[in-house]
Amino acid sequence: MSEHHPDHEYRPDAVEAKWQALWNERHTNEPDLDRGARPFYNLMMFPYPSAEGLHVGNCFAFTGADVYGRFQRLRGHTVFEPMGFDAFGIHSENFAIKLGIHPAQLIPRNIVNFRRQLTRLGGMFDWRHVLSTTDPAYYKWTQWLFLQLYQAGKAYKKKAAVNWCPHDKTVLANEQVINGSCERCGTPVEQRFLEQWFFRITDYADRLLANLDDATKMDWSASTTIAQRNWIGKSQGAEIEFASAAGPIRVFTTRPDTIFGATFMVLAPEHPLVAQLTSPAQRGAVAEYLRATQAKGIVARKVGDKEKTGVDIGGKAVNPATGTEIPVWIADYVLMEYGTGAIMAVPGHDERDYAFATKYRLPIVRVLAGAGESAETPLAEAATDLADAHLVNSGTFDGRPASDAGTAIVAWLEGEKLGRGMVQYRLHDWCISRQRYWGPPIPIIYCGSCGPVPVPEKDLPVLLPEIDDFRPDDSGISPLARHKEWYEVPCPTCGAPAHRETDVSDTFLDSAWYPLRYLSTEFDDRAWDDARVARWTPVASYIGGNEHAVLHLLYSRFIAMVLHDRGQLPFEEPFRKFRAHGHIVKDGAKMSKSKGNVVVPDQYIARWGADTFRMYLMFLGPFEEGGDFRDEGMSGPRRFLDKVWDLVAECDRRTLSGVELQQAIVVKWNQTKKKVTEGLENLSYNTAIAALMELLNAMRAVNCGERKMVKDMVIMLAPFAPHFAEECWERLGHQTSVFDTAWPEWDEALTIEQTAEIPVQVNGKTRSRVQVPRGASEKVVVAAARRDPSVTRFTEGKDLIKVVYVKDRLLNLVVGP
RNA sequence: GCUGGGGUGGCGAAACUGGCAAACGCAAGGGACUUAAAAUCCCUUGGGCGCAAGCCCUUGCGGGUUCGAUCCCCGCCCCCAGCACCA
Repeated sequence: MSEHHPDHEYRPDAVEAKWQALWNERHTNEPDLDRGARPFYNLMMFPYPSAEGLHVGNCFAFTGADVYGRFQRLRGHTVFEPMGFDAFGIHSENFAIKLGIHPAQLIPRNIVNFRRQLTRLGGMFDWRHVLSTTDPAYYKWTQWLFLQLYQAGKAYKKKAAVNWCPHDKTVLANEQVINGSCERCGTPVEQRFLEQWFFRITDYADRLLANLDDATKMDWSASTTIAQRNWIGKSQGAEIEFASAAGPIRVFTTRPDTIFGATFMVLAPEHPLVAQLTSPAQRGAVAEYLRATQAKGIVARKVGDKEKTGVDIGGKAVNPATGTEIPVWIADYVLMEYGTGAIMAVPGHDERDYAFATKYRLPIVRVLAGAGESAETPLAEAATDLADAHLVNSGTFDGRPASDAGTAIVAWLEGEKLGRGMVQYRLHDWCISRQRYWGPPIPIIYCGSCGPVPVPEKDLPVLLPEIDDFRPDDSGISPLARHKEWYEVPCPTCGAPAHRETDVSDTFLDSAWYPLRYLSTEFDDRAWDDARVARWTPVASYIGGNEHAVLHLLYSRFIAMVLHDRGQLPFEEPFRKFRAHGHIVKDGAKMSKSKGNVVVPDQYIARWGADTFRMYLMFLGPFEEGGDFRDEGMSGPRRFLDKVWDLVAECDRRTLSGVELQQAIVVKWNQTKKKVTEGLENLSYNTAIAALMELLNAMRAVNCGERKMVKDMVIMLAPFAPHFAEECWERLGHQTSVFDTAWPEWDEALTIEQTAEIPVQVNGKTRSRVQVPRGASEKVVVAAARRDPSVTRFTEGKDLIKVVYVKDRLLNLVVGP
């Protein structure tokens, strides 16, 4: 069909090099942030620049986001698509330790490599606004941000448990603890208590929750909002006082209706009243249990086997409902950080309490009875899911439905001053302290007389000193403490000898505000520029992995809220639209270094070209679900591009004559424009590409090379294959970038076929199809069906019971036997 | 255990949230072109029965609702991801 002249062949390497150079030269990807019309902030989660470089999973995510940005640009927006590097953190630090290279040397090297790969991939990145969180010009403002929270009263210090590896003698992040042991050496982890900085994110729990349902502020993937809702974990319940020799013990419960069944009480081992309530006889056993708990470590305690352990501390408490004395125990399944750190145990109706009561032979009382049960029906297990339950063994509340007994009991307890309704959240305050080296030092100075003093703004950044021995050691404090000349400073307030905070902040603080900095990288006198922020935020589209559904996305929202309340930001929700992308799997498993199935993009780009690689990634499965990466898949999209290349070469040489032919393809053409546009809007990239392939096939089938259609094809291909489209656009005789042209419009009336092919079913089974004019009446279609022998064969001599006709869709004749 | 997402040809997948199951692509087979191979082009390709027109079966399994179910309901099984004693 097409004659192949060597100089007319599609050569991706040449085309891509040419256009990358031209984009650079013409500043194609650098929007005017102060004047551009219809601003559209197209954001993707910035990568951690690992030594291995980009892998195809990153390419998939970035390409999908880039396709969306390019599409928005073609629809007339000024699109800002920045890229940066999330380069601080334990990840980088551990890798640097492993290689024996200082992270300050390693990271810039990795960034150079990442930037090369990202450019090669053909992203529409505005590199004028690149940032790295490790750059003092960036973390100066991360430290400033900490001070904003400090001034707002949202930062505080308290003692908290950390994971401690006694072998490596270092603090571990929760994710470095695998099944209760250190991920590196396998030694069981212990818990230690250190003073740490926290942010009061729990103050915002209700707003963080409420905005999730506010469609005017947030249009997010449902999976992400659900994950956030669960993470915040709001529980409605009651706080109830149980009297004891050491004063009232408060418990939190979501099931006040079961209070008459509370036969014992359990305190967290760390509960402040434990010592007072311990009877002399039990002191030894209690001390032993507390030792064992501490040795377990915080993660081990939560993750380890679920076998419940505990000790009777000998003290007594009074159940306020029954007035009876009940024993008080401690057990590590009760957590100090949730509720009040104490529970009323209702073994009859709670699985954990039941297991505990059975093991330690504590009394079990039934206080709820389901249908057909009475107060005496024996319990073989905890009855937690009774349908239509009513109260039994519950004094004056007997017989009340469990569904409303809770409120009644809380009201009664409130009247007696023994309790009140209460809301609890699973969400904890955000611990931002890291006893590590590779992060922004927390800008606080401790003075013997002034206490903690924030570093004055003029002294920011507190530079992270370049030290060789950056490894954590057995002191349990950051390596920074070992550097006298850095550590010892005069107090900014009184000038007396003082010392710096030695913890660095969590990487999630770096990433909680980076979208603001992208807009403002050229200003070194402010964290962000208000005019720019007003113009470009909230972010129009944010695309990233759902592994950040809770931490990063929740912290970013929290930071925005605090700043909004201080009048420093015009919005409280930073991301107008968020979509979670899927993940690339290889041979049925998620790509990971440990499985050894990580694929790097370079070889594929070298062999097929970036455009084919991009097309393949977008075609292999739905963007929001991901898919399986297979080398063989690459040839399909490449063949498609080759054919489009030829079509462009032969444009105008193949013109259609014949009205019918023209009409047949015109409908397809309009349908394709509609499908591709909607596909891009919904991130259904795989079906959008399929639609383009269909149009190409249809055009080739009738030997059509209409210029208008070829033009549209090239424009619609541009988001996926940008260099290729630019080259084709130029070959079609245009002097400007294809991205400065307008997205094709379609005529809705022309997306509809003139005739409809109606499947004719008999009793639900398709027996034939009839051609009728579009919009034909039931009468016409039935008549046509009646003339069709392959239909009449099944209807002959039978009673027609019912006719189901869906216009232009289907006819179903229901006949008797 | 809980939450979310899945299970459709040899493979990746599609299907207007009830209306022709398998679009598009890969792989495979056959043919054309070629000295040959590659590339390209044309045809076939869910399974079964049949010379054939055609018929029967088929969306993880078992039930249900419906004229009609990949889609809705009930009960299971399996895979992936996240959370994990939250009272």
